[in-house]
Formats: sequence, C-alpha cells, structure tokens
Amino acid sequence: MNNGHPDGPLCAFAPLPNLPVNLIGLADCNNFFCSCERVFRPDLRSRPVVVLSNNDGCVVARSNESKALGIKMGDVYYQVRDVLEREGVAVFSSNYTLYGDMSRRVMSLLSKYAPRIDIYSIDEAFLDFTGMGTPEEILEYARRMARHVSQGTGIPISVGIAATKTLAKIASKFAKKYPAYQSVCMIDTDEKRLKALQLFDIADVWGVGRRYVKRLNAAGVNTAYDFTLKPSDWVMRNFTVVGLRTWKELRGESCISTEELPRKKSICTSRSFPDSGINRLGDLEEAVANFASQCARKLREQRTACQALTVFAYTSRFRPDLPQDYIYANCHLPTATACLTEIVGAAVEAIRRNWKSEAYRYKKAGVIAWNICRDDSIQLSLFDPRDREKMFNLQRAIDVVNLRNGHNAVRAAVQGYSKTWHLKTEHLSRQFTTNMGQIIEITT
DNA sequence: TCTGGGGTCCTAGGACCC
DNA sequence: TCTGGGGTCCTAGGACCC
Repeated sequence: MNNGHPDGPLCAFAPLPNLPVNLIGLADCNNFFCSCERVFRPDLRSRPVVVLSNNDGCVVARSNESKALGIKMGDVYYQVRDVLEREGVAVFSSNYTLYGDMSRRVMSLLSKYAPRIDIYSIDEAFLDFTGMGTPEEILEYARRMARHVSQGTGIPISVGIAATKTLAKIASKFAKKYPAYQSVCMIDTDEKRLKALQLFDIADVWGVGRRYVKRLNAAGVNTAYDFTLKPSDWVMRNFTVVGLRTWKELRGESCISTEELPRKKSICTSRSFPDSGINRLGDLEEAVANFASQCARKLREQRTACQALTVFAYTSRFRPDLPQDYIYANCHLPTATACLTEIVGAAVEAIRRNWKSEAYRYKKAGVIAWNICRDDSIQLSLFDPRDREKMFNLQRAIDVVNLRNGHNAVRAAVQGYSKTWHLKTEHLSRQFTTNMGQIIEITT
C-alpha cells in the first residue's frame, strides 16, 4: 500500500496479503446501568428509565424509551426533572455496588466464549475470535453467546466483530441499532467495511472526541470513510500518532493492542460535595482523609504501593458569583506505600499546607495516587526512620478487622464521622446482589 | 439550590547533565 | 569579551475513553 495517498477506494483498501485475518469481538451491554436496575424491577421493562451521576447531578444512562423522549447524556437533573416527571420516567441514583456485581456476572459468562478476553470498562469487553471458525460459524457462535448472557443475567448485549478494535466498535453500534442483526454484526469483508464507514459519522468513531470533530469537519471530513481518504502525513501532522492509529484501524490495520490491561498507573478517588460545597478546613481534611483511605485500599487490592500523591480541591466553575480557587498539591513519599496511616497522613498534611481561607467554597476534591509499583518490589530507603515490617503487619491486622466489620470499622481519627461532605442519593435502589440484608423479596 | 468519577496516552517545555 | 548542542527526565496540560 502506498503510504497514505490512495489512488482510489478499491486500490487503497485492497486487503494486505499474507497477514492472518484477525477477528475481534466487542461485547457491549445495552444501556448498562438502566438494564441493571430493570433486572430487579420487571415492571419497568417497557417504561423509560434514567440513572443519575453521583450527587444526583446529571443523567448518565438512559433506556431506549428515555432516549426517544429526547433526554440527553449529561443532561442536568434539576433542569429536566419536570420532563422526567411528566413522562413518567423512573429515576435512579447510581448504585455502583449493584452495577459492579452485575458486570462481574456478565464478564464471567463472556469469558467462557473466547480464549482471551480484555475487559475494557464496566460494560464492555473485547474477545479474540481469531481462528475459531469460518465467519458464518463465528457469527452464529456470537449470537449464542449474546442469548446466553441475556438469559443468565437479564442484561441485553450487542456484539460487533471485525478485524480491528475500532471497526468492532462500529459493528457493535450497527448491531445495537438494527434488530435485524439479532444482536451481532460482523464486518468481515472489505465491501462491508467500506459501506459501514460511509454510513458512519466521524463523531461516533472511537478515539474521536469533540475537539477532533470540529477540526475534522472543518477539513471536510464528515464520515469515517472521508477520514480514511486523507493522507497519513496529514493525519499525523494534525492529530499526532493517536489519530494515526485510529486512521489505520479504520483501514483494517490492527494497531491497538489486545494485550491484557496492565496494572493501573494512577488511582484516583474524588467527589463533588452537595449544595454549594464546603469551606471549613476541618471538613475538607475529613473528606480528603477518606479519599486517601480509599486510594490506599485500592492500592492494596491490586497489590501495589504508590510513591507520590496529588491532592486537589476546587470551587464550582458554575458559580462565577463566588470567589474561585484551585488547590493542587503534589507530594512525594520517601518509600512506596499502601499503608492507610501514611497515605492519609501525607494527604491531610498537603491540604493543610495549601489551605488558604474560608472565603472559598470547595465543590469538589480528590486524591490521586501515582508512581505505582508492585508491593513485592518496593525500593527501601536507607534513611527511612520507620519500621516497615511493623507497619505492614499493622495494616494487615486492620484489613482483617475491616473485612469482618465493614470498610471503615478501623479508621484514622481524621476520617471522622461528620459526613457533612457526603453524597446526595435520593433515588438509590437496593444492593440486591451483594447485601444479604437487601436481598430481593417475593411476596404473593 | 441543584452541573459525575475514574482512567490512559501524548506532547511541549523546562531543568539538568555532559 | 566571547557563552553550544544534544540527550534525558519530569511535569503540566490537553486530548480521549466509558
């Protein structure tokens, strides 16, 4: 293939010779959060449903009926509340405990269908179908998989299959949109690929966000097909290697790896505060201490430790009438750690050091742990005054106690109990699948 | 009154070294 | 008085994803 200056579509898209044909599947749960809520509320099966973000801030998931009513992703709840009420939409606060557990069930069923599965997000996974049969066989196989997941969990899924991840994403959107595909759409020939790209808006391509769309439209690119006609050096110049990867993937050249996801490189816990935010140092310390404690727990869960922390807090940009401020504090730890007391201590110290005054109302704050390494290969420091082994044992004892008695049964004092900064969740469903006390009841 | 949370990757530019 | 150039590392910021 000449590098980026196609003479014409057919020539440009001739399949590469002598390369094995990959077939990558993308299984995507339909309207995942809404579907999770519906599993336990069959009365909602044909009623519109929406799920709200933390603090009941905005709409983050919509059932098809809600989409048809014109409810948009990201709509601000208080601005659409009247419409939702008028139309009889069932409204839920985010119930991540429930969604996480349902996700595990879906993924566990999917993993029975492919030798390699790459869980990309809470509701999506890539499956490697390469070499598992003829395209027709794989199509049938994937349809069986989709039926199995839907029967086994109550969550409907759509599957796209193609030579690259980006094309598989496109295929899955077709599968979701047109019932005739019976939940699975496969792009296995160049002819189908060209047709799909011509029908596909560039704005909906994986890896193309709002900023890119603006620039692409200005350059006359409106469909995914238009983009593939641009020369590669133009793509490189304007959209860096990131855009070039997408360009190649659309042309059928796989370059987004299907390797297993590595351990996380950063771990973040952050929240918005209800109402207009908090302005007392004590409250902010308490919130930051709890975020830090959660980061430490996530680090230990994946058996890692971190050597740097960032603590941030900022005021609401939607309130220009209030004074604006942004606290951003980095701190490095002498030795990598996942120990509650150390991480909470460092985070609280950082926020104290950067505190300005009660004139600011902080709307959101968070803690990011980074410089992460495995906990079995921590580089020790010669000048470390602490007894590492003792701290490690203490942490393990705390974890054991908390496992039996709940997350924060043993906590740092500064984590407190005041909860002035806690989330608003006025429409929370129960923890049907993870809490014996909230298990579903059948009444006759 | 009320506007989410948790990630990754890439690049530009400054600091620093030889 | 004259004051280089190339490499590497780190960080902030911008873009993207769900």
